[in-house]
Amino acid sequence: MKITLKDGSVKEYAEKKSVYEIALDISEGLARVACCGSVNGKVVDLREEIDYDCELSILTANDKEGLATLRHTTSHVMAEAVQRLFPDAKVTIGPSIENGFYYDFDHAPFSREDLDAIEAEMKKIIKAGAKLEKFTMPREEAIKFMEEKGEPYKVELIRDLPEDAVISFYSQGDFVDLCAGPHLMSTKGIKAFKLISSSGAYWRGKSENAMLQRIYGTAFNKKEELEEYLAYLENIKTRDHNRLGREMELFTTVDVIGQGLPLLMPKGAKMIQTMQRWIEDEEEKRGYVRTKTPLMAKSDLYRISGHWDHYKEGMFVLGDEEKDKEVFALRPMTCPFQYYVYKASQKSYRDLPIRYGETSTLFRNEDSGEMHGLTRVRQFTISEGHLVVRPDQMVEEFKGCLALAKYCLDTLGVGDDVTYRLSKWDPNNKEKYVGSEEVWEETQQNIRNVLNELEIPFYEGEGEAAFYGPKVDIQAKNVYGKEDTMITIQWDAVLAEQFDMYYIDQNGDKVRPYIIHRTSMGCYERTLAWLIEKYEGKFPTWLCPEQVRVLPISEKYSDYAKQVEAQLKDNGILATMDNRSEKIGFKIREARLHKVPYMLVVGQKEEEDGLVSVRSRFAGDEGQKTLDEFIDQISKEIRTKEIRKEVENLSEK
RNA sequence: GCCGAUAUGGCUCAAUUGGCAGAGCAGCUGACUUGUAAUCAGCAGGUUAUCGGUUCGAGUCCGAUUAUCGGCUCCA
Repeated sequence: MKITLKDGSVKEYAEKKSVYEIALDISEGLARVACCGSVNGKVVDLREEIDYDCELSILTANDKEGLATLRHTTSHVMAEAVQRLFPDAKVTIGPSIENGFYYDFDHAPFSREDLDAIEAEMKKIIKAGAKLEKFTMPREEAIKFMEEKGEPYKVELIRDLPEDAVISFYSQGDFVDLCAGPHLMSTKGIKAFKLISSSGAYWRGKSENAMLQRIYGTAFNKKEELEEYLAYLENIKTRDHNRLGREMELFTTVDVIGQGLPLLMPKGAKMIQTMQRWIEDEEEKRGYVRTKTPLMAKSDLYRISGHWDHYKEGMFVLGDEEKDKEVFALRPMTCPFQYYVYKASQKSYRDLPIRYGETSTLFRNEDSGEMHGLTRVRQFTISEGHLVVRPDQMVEEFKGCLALAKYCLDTLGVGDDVTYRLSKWDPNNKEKYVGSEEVWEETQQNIRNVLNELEIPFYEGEGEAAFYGPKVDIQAKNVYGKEDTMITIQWDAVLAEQFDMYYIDQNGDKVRPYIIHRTSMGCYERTLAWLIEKYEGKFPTWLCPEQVRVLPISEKYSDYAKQVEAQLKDNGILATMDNRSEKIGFKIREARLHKVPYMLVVGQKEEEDGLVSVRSRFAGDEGQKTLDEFIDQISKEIRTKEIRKEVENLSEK
């Protein structure tokens, strides 16, 4: 057989060989660092035997798949260490994940001290360097084997495999684990690892199942890479919006107010106002009309929309259904309110499309453990909108919504940081959704076509749809790699029917319109959180709650400084003045720590000549200018929402 | 909702075994009148998250509640 290697060279063998043997044959050094192989593009275990012509790559920890293998083996070593130290711990599953691996155990919670002890035990196992060996047995035998070992979770996993499956195991010394592989040849291959944390996790991810204990860890090819990653984990904490946003006095929380109810402080509120004014104006330019509808409604409304049946748990219900004649609920969305604005008068086909926009405050009764900073809250405000359109306008309008979303993201400077998801229904879970299979499949295909036509790369997420229709969700990751929806554009083919909405066509017939639910920039609180992390608090000037700080050299010049401040404010620039009797160096330091983009130092020279001395975070701004020159420059920057490149490191010297 | 950790002045953190609640920064007052990252002095600030218990005595031990954090689940 002929084995074609990555570099194009060909090796011929008379009898079958394992991937590892071939690696040895090519180079002993390569075999030492091999983690797994890739045969005709498919990842295989090193022990896999090859007896046919194929293309082969030997993968090391420098390859994505090789690193995953290394981490998976590390998770096995961890499982062995845990069972050595805690013999009553039951093993379950332990895969590699994006930045490491985890393993779930049925055991009492582990403390940090436990993790340290487990780490020490793992080092012993790695030092002993047991070989990992693979063996297989038929399903029934495997079940008996795991029953005898007292591992009920493994038995359950095997029972889920087909009757005729051959079950594979890996052993390292005395430790045996059910596993499909691949794995390293020896535990000695693990050079650098660290256990990160432990927490609870449900068996098989279902909240009705038992709570297991998950230990997260990570492993790298080299010690330096591990240290770099651990340093990175420390570093990103400093841009975590939940910490930085509080430190910068953008928001705070108060225990007697309640979970998921952050208070936006003056600076945070100013930033949100800036975004809101911008979005509202932009939407009007794009043909939106504004509504302002109630924050609550009788349950009758939600019965029609379907929320009472599909989303009642998520709403704040005011009143007692048993006792009260009428029960109200705070709105979790604005859709039906705007539908009644539409229905208030009869519409012609000529009136469509109608684009309604509302800056709407919504209330969602999230479970108590879900709240997080500004990204997951119980009350929030979104740039919500609903488009009522004729079927023939649907594709164009959907594209318009995508264009608006893209404009918003690009203006905020985050257009390259998002991924697009086509959120589909789950055909195996039909009771969660309204509407027929045909309608779902058709609308999903329509959205797919639009995305393809616009050449927007996207992935598909099953079971991520709204109960009334599929959608495009624009996703962003926070500093910890957790994903959130920033913008959503939904294709609703159901609710027009529920609310009996129609327009009159050319022939005088009543026709159902289509509806698009969409956000343009999304949720203001969540977007603010995202911007804090993206810019590490050093926002583009147009978004800054304080754009210019005037710094008089001494109180002698405070009159002139006041004039400068007043003139800036007259021109719509967010300016303040630091009139304390401190040295200029001290004032500059404070302004820098507050991440103010521009500082205007004024003293005798400036007052005599009517100038300001500019200092900023950006390049090429230093030096004296007339105040008018400075106002022109910053006004332009704010008007065009320019994102200037930072030049100075703001971290404390 | 579930598992775990945490809660001391506005912020960051001390307080030995259960034995007088303390520091730095921020704030305020005064002096200094300053030229590009920290002037000096003084003052004030606390029912140790809340409620209850054990004890001669609780920031410290126990219980409940609330909030925050790390996960799980959920997320129209």
